[in-house]
Amino acid sequence: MTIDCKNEQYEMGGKQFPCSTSITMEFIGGKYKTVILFHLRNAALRYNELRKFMPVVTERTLSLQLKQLEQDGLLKRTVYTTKPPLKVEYELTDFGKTLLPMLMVIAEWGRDVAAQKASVVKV
Amino acid sequence: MTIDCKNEQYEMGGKQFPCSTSITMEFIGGKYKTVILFHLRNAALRYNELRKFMPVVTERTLSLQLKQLEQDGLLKRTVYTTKPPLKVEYELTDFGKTLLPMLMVIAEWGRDVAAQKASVVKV
DNA sequence: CGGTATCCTCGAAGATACTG
DNA sequence: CAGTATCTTCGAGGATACCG
Repeated sequence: MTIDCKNEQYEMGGKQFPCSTSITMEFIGGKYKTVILFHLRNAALRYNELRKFMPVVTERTLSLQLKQLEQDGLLKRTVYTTKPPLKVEYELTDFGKTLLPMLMVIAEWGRDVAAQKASVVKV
Repeated sequence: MTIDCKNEQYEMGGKQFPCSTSITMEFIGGKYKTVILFHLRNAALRYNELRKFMPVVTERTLSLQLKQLEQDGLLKRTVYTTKPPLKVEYELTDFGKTLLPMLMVIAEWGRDVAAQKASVVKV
């Protein structure tokens, strides 16, 4: 049961992490979180604009993932009108922007793999 | 239902991906996959050596994640003895090694965040 | 427009025990 | 030593409908 631990263990918010990489994954590990963050890389976007970028994701799921990203301090939600039609924009916070170099590397690796193993369906 | 798609959509293995980042996450998105890959960054390791690095993970889960990583071509499993005690080593394949630069960035971001938000439990 | 509410499915991960 | 077998739990994500 008790096993020697040869390296760091972290604790954050009551959870245990066996490696600093798992800390990172706690933030970006949601199925579509990297997609959202990546599309916000150089512009604020509205809810429906994000939807158009990821049509396979349901409204509910997108909504939940946005909420988590907001709670984690990675993005900021701003409401621009108080009466319908609402305009809500999402954008990266300064903390969220620290993810950008990593997101670029993640996107590039995926592109390379896609070039060999996947097919581009729409452009 | 049909929404215009403003960017690439990928298909791989019968699944749809809305972004190249989600292709990457398909490979490394498992809860402990990055941890395994990171610890294999410069050395082959045996099953129990990997366990010691990640004591919070159950045997079953470790076993499953290793199997998936092997199926995805990211790591290679080698059995060195045919009779007990068995010696089995896991190491990165050439394809798996293409992940290393990204893993380093992921680990570094996690370390930076941990320095601010987490506490190191054991060393 | 930008979401919630409700209900449901399904797979990831855990607990525990056992094996070649 | 390096797993597998079973059973269970838990939560992410999906489907659909509705709301301010």
